[in-house]
Amino acid sequence: MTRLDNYFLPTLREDPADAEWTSHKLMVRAGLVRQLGAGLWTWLPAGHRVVRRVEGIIRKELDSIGAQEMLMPVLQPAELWRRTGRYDIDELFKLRDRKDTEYVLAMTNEESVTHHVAQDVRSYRELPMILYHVQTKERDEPRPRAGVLRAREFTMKDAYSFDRDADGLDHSYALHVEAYDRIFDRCGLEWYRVESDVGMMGGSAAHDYMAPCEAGENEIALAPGYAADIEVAVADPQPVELPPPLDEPRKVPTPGLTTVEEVKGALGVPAGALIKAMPVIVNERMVLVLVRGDHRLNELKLRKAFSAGFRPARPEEIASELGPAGFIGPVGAELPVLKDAAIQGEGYVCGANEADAHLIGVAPGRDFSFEEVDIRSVEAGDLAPGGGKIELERAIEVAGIFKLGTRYSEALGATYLDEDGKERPIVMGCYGIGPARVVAAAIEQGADDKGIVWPRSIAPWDLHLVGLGRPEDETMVAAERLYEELRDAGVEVVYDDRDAGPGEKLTDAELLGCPLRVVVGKRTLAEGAVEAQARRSGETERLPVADAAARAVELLDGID
RNA sequence: CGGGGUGUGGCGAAGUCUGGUAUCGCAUCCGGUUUGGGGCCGGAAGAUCCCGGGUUCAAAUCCCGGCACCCCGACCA
Repeated sequence: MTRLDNYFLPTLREDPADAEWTSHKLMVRAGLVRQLGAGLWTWLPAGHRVVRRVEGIIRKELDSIGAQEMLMPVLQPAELWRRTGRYDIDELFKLRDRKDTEYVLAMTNEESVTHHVAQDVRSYRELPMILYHVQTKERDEPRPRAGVLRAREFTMKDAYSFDRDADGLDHSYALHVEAYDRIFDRCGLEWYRVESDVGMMGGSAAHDYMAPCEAGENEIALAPGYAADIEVAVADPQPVELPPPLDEPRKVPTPGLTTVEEVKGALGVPAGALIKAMPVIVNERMVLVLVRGDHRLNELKLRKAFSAGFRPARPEEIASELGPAGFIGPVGAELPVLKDAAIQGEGYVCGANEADAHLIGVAPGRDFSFEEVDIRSVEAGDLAPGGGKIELERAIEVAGIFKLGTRYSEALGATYLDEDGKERPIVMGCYGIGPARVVAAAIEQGADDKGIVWPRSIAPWDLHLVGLGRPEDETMVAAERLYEELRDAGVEVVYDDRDAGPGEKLTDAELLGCPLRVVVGKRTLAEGAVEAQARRSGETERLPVADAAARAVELLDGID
């Protein structure tokens, strides 16, 4: 229950100068957050209410699958992280105490939770178990961005499952899928559960929950019955009309034409008839990587194909091994060649490994040998597994779930004794949600030109009561009475009792975005009514003063 | 880490190129007026012009060094 007269809700008339994205601008303007430093954000009272509501939904759903809430420290002994091999991660904050003992600030909590389980869980009788906490995370991000979307300090709900075997893990994982589906439905988000990279977690499966919106950092590939992060998405490429094949490659002059666009225009062929050849350095050796001219190299897939990191070759390295950059091709190259699987058939155009020339009529296999792998990113219009057409969308990653396996339990000695008295490693899963990202995503997805439009489930208040007039006016007296009645009816209400003009109060109510606004003004009060307006639909209705509270409750029941 | 940009009362900006009294709008405080869309009149307070050094009679402005923040990329458990 809140009166705005003395509430710390500093709203701004103008966008902050350093904000680019809707959610960032609106969260600052509506007085939900303030910045303390790069990637460091303070939640002001109204914003904190929203976060707590999101966390409340998360807690309820996790508790319903039998997860147990606990709380682990942010400050942790470095030793624990050395044992799992994660001490050297760049994003990990490292520090020392006055006795010069090394510590880290937790970026997640696999180490600490597994340590406790290793200490205190002995028997198969104690499994399975799901533990979680809602705790601050610290990450030395190279580039925080977009308000709270990528911060260096943020709150995360992280859960960990402990099972006897892979089947048990599958079950725990499925429980989390169900709980997460419900959580994001209840939070009012548009969302997708997509296949994602298992990453350095080294597990066997992973999904991300993605909330589509322009501000998102991820790209997802969607088709009927298919959803995947573009980093791991697979699809059949769109066919390309290749020029007629030749008996052998023929050299053609292409003076100064180094890009796909330029070459395709000069030769009158589709971009897909070109072969892009990218020399990269893997384990000190140069490898020539080929993708179709209309495709993009997928760096994650390539890294997996190599089972190693790689870097683009420098122009001087390319020149000494092959020829001038911009005219590189696989024909005659004495290098290992890795060809993307989308390059099929013959009649391709590629660089001739000499300045100002390309080859036409190139046939892979006949003109060069290669190894074939899927190393491209899918494109809009490709055919997904199942036959649907791929669409690409940007999205905010609001949550991720991973099957971890035994990596952490083995490193930290988390084992149990089975029925036969045999010691086995506990099989783990981990499950994270970023409540701040849920808040930002809800704003990105719901906002209009007047401000925030909250899903009812996470709005800071259900109802924004505005009293128009001077403190002693009859409108304010009536508003005050209605405020009491609404409180008695159990409505979460914020009451604007400030001595301010009508424009300011009404605009602030729209900016803050509570589901229902009720205005008590002279105009309608003269007719014994107050005005209720739904924030999202804009629908307005006059409610008789006598039972305005009850009617407002009914209206709220009709709003998601 | 590479590239680009910005630092001037609480917020948003002008002034910087071409050195010469710190400027505007909003917000704040006081008095009055006004109350269904950030209204009006009068008065007031509030600035080490990001920091340090240099040039100069004189620096927000020019030079050198640093820091912070934003954006793009790299990176991202």
